[in-house]
Amino acid sequence: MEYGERSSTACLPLKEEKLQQNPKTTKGRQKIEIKQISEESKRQVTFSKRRTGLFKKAAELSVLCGAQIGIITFSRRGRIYTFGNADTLVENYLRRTPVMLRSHPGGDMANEGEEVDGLKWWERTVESVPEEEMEEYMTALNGLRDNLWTRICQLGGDQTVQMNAPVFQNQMAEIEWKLTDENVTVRNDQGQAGDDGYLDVAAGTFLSQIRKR
Amino acid sequence: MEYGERSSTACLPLKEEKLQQNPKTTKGRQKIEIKQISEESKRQVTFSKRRTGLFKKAAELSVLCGAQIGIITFSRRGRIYTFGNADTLVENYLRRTPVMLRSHPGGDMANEGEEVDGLKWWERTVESVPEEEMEEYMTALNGLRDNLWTRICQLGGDQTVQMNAPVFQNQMAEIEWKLTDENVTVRNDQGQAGDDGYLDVAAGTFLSQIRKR
DNA sequence: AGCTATAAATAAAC
DNA sequence: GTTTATTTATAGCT
Repeated sequence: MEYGERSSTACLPLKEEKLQQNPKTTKGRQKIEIKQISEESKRQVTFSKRRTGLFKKAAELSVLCGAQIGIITFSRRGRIYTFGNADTLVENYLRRTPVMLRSHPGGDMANEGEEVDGLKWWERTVESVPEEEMEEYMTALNGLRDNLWTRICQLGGDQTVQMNAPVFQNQMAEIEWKLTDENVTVRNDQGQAGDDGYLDVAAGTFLSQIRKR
Repeated sequence: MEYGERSSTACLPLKEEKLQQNPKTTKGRQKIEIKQISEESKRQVTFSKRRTGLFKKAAELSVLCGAQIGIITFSRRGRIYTFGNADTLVENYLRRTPVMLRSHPGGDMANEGEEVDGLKWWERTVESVPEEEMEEYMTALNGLRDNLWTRICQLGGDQTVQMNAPVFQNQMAEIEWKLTDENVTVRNDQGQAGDDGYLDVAAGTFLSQIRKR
């Protein structure tokens, strides 16, 4: 407990009437069942508190064990809070997420892509890519995604707000934590449809949402 | 405390000699400073325990607040443990990670890419891509990354091992948790170089590691 | 991988 | 946002 060390109140009988009236001012932490909190305001409070706690635990784990950690949370409102090193997320994304957006139906493609062997470049199977060219292929992917990112920002006017710095910022820097000032971020997503369907924010549909703005 | 409700030991004088000999069998949880744990074995134990705790907290937060959460941890050994919904990671990756691998130096490119206006396709600025073509562009990115993923698996023989199921698997499913059986995974990375430089596993170099195998 | 005593997180109330 | 009482996480041992 870094802040406000539990002060001994034994010798400070201030607010005596309160203590007399109600010896226990609160019932203290109550045990709760782990199931969806139905009440909106209560749920928001819990989300805020526990997200803070989760990020703090992550920061501690990172510092204690020299591990890189990335966390993303989507609130039901579609707001995104992230913690940690983007590289971690990227690495995992590339290695562990084979399908990102839904595959194109195959029909209504525009006439953009130049074709090689009757296939557009993105349709070429990896077997056709020699191992020696993989790194270039990666670079290409990077460049394309980079351009996309810039374009997305242009179209969507992405609003990113820095949250309070991570709890152990100094120590995290010591273990070569990257993006120090961006370790904890929140993005306000105002393009949300009327319903609270946070699932619509998932990868498959975010582009169309941006384009609606 | 789900397991082993703190049993009242007052009326069960078993192990009496132990209690007489040492009323307190352990010193209980000790306060530790949040800094890198130098001792290897101790650090591993802490990583395991706290990672478990972190994932449990994440599962609780997810269930309580209906939030989607993704966590990735890289141990110093380069082992990756993930928790949660891959979509969450992907979405964030696309929106919030402008630079993935380092930009190519611009010199030693192979003669692969077809050029348009003197630029290879991945060098074209997004301004040249009409908004109407963005979705196709996205599809292209997807296809390329998908091919890369397949190729990476071919080259690296990716070994993925399921860890124990998430703590609140049932409830998480109720809030449309995806990839139910993959919510918690660990990937063994055996291609690690001699030193314990976990940072080498970061995005910028993972491809070369794979190619070494 | 278990156990215990203590530190830390947090549900309610303010 | 703060405080309090209680639950929960976990450091040190085995």
